[in-house]
Amino acid sequence: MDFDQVMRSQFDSPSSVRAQEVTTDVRKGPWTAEEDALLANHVKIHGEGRWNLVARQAGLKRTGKSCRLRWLNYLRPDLRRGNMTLEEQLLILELHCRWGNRWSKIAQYLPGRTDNEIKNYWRTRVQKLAKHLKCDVNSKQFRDTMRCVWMPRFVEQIRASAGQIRAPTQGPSDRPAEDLPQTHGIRSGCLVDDDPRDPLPEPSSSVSSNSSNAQFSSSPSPNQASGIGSECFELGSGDGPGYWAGCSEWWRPGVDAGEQEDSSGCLVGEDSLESLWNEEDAWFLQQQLLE
DNA sequence: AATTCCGCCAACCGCAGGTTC
DNA sequence: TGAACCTGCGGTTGGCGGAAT
Repeated sequence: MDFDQVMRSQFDSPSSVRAQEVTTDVRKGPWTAEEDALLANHVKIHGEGRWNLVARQAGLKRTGKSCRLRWLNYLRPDLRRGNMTLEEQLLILELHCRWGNRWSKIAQYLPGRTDNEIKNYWRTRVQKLAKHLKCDVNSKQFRDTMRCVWMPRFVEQIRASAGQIRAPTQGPSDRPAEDLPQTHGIRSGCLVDDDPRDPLPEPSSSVSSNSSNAQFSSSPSPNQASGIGSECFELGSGDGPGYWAGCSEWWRPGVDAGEQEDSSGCLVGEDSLESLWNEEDAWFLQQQLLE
């Protein structure tokens, strides 16, 4: 029985609605333009969902899973293409601190970006840096470096690129939450969780709860009281040690990361995580390890 | 110019949880 | 109620292209 016969027999029978995926003659590997057109056209007419049915009805010799993945990661019209912006990179760092490897959750806060894309970004860029620093990407030291060194630099670069450079004379702990960059999912320093069934969890357990660098202070918002899940994280304000506590001494607000070439030879000034790396990070990590 | 190395990314795989019959 | 099926998620891998030798 060839593929089409299998399809027809499954489609025509009453039990076909839940027919198993056909394992014979299933195409794998890169998608062709014809396949893309078939899938896109079918979804355009019939909408998303029921991917096994989509695969059959569209005449694709692909599994439903493969169709879904292709649509979500490549064909969806609202996808964003190109390099991650500074805001997006900052947001990924922030959200990963909170949720760990929950890529789909993180992707919800980056419209147009897929979980796969974010996952790849993390693995290729962030884990590379962790390797460079000779530490585990999930270690407290690495997370603290992210929070206290790279993320402030991101904020600074975002400000600089927005033409809002103002020579800081104080540590970031003095900065109001309102001064944060406006990124997707962040409103006035608040990370809004629109899903009431899945409130923002506590930061990953790999970051010790008694860390002096405890990063996010969460407080219920009015929305939460009304049943709409929402939490705020505040940088350098609110109760407790605050986000930047213990970090300011490592912070070099006068260093303009947008202009220089660092001592490690990395060109600085590109919109990337790598551009924020310098020897200070290694020093910071060393201090963390000595604690 | 040829070969090797390496980074990036698209796509696959296995699993878990949800849904339907 | 349990089996079959579907969907979504996170981890992994293979291929491609550019850089390095």
